[in-house]
Amino acid sequence: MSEPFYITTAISYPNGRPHIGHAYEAIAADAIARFHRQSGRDVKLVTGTDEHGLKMVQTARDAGKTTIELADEMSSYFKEMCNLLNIQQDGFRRTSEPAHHEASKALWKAMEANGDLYLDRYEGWYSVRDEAFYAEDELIEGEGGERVSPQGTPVEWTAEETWFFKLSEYQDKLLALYKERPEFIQPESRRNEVMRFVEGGLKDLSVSRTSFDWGVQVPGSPDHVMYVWVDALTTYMTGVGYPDTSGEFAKYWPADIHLIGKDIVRFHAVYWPAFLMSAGLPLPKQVFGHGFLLNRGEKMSKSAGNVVDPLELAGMFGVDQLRYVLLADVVFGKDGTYSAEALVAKSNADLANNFGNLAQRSLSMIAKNCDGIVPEAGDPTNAEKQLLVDLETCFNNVKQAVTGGLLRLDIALDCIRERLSATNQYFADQAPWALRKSDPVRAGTVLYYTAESIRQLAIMLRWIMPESCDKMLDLLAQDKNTRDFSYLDQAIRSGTKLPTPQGIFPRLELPENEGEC
RNA sequence: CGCGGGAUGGAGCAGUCCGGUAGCUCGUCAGGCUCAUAACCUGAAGGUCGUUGGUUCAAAUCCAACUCCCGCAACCA
Repeated sequence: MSEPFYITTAISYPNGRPHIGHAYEAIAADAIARFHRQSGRDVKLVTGTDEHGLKMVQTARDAGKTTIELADEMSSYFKEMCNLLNIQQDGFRRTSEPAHHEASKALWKAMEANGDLYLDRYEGWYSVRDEAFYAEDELIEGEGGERVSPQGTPVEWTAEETWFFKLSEYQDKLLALYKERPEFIQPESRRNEVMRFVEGGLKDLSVSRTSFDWGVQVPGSPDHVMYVWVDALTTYMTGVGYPDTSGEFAKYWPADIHLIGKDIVRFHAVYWPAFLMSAGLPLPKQVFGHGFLLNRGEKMSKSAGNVVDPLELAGMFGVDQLRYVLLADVVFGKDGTYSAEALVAKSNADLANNFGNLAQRSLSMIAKNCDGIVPEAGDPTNAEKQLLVDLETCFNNVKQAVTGGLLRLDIALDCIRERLSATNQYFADQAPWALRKSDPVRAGTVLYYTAESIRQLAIMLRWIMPESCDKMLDLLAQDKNTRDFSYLDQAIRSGTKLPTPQGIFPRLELPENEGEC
């Protein structure tokens, strides 16, 4: 049985349609998952929607819908996004499902059994709209001189009965965890932030609410629902069958990677491991907080009106193009910028000109001059030997970049792009169109090695651009089940009959009315 | 003294942890090729690596101070 690999995306809060940030995370997670599948591992990718909490209730009310109607609708958009972006998920979990409620209750009971939950009163300035308590010194003076929250929303002194989790008791254990397992939180900058936060002291965490009932009911306290993060995080285990700890859970848990945005690192790197320690469950191997995508350097927001619909971009420029550019053009882990212009420029340069054109120019020579049959590989010169050695080195670098703990997908893609360039260079240096007349055998050799390089590069890029690379491999008449990394060294066969070559990466153009925003 | 990120040729970015000839993509200019998706190949121009000071034989990289920009409040990965 092959080695399991379990990766999750964050569970999206669906009180709006998915935006480019959701798409970015899903694409990255999917690419990583596909990389491991191509490496022969038994991969599971879980994503989903986190549907509880007061905001969902309010949004639904404002829209004149029931909460579950809104959740159904919004959740479907996220699911649709996954389908359209070719996210090969093995579980789309919704926190409103009964199975998830069971999982959350099981985790709760385990924490309770460990003595980490207690009922107390919580008093403070509470903003209903923010769903949060504020300290005295956080409040500011409103227009009429009254106290308001830092966001300007009204607050009132509230005393609420609430369950607490003894987070304060986990400070030392968490710090020990970060120290012993530096890879637990990555990248480095996020790790430093979390460590500093925890070193500053941890207060017990309020983990239930009585002000609304849209959530998972607290076992034994019917008028309490769980704090959304308690149940949201549990989704990662719901996805592999918890509370049943045999079967899938035994196989896939603990998760290899929780891929999340940098804004929710605290919940994943502090609360989540504390909950799991309390429940006596194994901790995930890594929490990776990626950066944000900025729209032309500006943070995007619904209020600023610069939110981009990922599906619109994908529709305009192509799913694989979008996947490639987002992962190639942003240093993984850091914030990055994107724009339609950058997408078009990068896609044209790397995909249409470099990769697509390489295939087109070489395969069309095979079609025209060799009756579409892969020619004999004559004796390789140093140029061909170097080509193969460099491809091997390239794949090793790709593997290192993706699996080395830092998830530097951008570096991986840079290595591959360099090889594409080098292959174009090789092709131009050898000039098979000239050899065709002077030394046809040698011309065949050049075409053979070019085709072989394209084959390997298509395999190396398939986890990023599954559809396009499969088309490319179809053009090389490669069997569907010979497209994993283990086939990199199974060279293409001379004598293979190839179909008529077709362009795979068209040159993109910016729509004309795209100028102003 | 709230926390954090950033400042590198025209644009966008690597490189900074582990000091040692400043790198990539795009753009520009000049050539080449004609197999190819007006693509591909070669060469060139263009940078006091935010400022000042320090450590060092040597600093984009380490240390100190400073300036400017952006997040940390909201919908939100």
